[in-house]
Amino acid sequence: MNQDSLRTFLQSTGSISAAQAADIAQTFCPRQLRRHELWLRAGKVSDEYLLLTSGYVRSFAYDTDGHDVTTGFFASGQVVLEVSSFFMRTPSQENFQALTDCSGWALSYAQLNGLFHARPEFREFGRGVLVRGFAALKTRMLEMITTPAAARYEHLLATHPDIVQHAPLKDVASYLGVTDTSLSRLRKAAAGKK
Amino acid sequence: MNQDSLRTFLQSTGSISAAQAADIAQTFCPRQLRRHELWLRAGKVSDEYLLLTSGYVRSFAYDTDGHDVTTGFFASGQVVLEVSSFFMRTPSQENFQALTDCSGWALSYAQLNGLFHARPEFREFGRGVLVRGFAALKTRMLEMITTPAAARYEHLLATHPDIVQHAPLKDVASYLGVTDTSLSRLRKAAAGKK
DNA sequence: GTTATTTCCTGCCATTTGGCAAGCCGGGCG
DNA sequence: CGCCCGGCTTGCCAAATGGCAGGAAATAAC
Repeated sequence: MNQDSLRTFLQSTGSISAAQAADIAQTFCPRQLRRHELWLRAGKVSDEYLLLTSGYVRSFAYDTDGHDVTTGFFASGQVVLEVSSFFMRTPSQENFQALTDCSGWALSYAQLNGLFHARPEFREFGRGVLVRGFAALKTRMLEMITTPAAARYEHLLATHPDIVQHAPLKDVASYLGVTDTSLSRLRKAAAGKK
Repeated sequence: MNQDSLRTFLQSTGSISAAQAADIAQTFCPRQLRRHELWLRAGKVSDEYLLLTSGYVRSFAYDTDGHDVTTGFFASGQVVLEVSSFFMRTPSQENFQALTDCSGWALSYAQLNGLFHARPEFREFGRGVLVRGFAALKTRMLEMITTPAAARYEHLLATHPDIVQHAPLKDVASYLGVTDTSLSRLRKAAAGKK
């Protein structure tokens, strides 16, 4: 398994040089997931920091009525991580599942802290991942409140068409905060006006 | 102005000793806000990391129709911060405004980085702030999707009664993702069933 | 003290969304 | 080939929510 994509990933933010990236990459372990495989089960403490290089993952939880609710999608080039469980060492409230066959590079909590301690550049990288994730979540939150469901769907389709393509409709629906029934109607309306 | 509350704050997570807290506290500057005063205006880059020791602050943005939407509330004991703008040095999309007279302790971006560099324990503290903020946002996000508006209001009332008390109804309403009209009805229904 | 202004409640009606159930369609399998 | 099953769509109706407007009450301004 070749580390090119991992190294590219590490250098993507600009805070890590090629030489450093090659070095840091040694600590990561290759990781494969098969379609439908559970990567993290709710109730467990997450101990894997995963850089996804191919495939799609979704995170989900159950609402008070027991309905499966998608909380996030992850595509290649992203870090798959339940921040709260991983960093606070608390049981995860969410499940993570592979939507397609996946591959990536993994790090344990101990390994990550080791790198953080030994390599200030990697610490910068880690902070960037956290901050960007935070920013993305805030943007999505704001969207949830300010824009109607139809616009949220249009936006998702425009920015992440691959996700809509690889995830079942019901998952996209619950991610958008509507039922699959409503999303189906929204799609119909969108197609009609086009 | 006395630094007791600041020191207590720094020690609250357990990663900073009393002596270190006293030392670190020297870098902070006292900061006052008057009711209705704007702390950060949308479009500006945030350069202030603010530990709030008294008072209430709210953050808000405008939706596509120009409506004022509350994105968050901050009470004493919390860090008032627009993560994305502060750490990524980008213009803020949100405004921050004091709901009441406030006081706290502030740090510039440069000062914060100085402390991060010089003091590993403070770095831990900072990561904790970020991670807890992230976790809180995720919880809120999940709530937005999984629980009805009435339950969200009940929950806010149960966990942060002080916020409901100090913020005008319309701000609470937009924070919950409903209109002030709807919130007014929800309150009536809640009162009736009690 | 009086006048403006803001905040909040309420009624009426339009729109959106959900729940349910039936139907359609395409893939896997005997 | 024919069957079954899961994913998606659609129609019908009920419930939740929004928009608007009027009015009461509290607050601020003069």
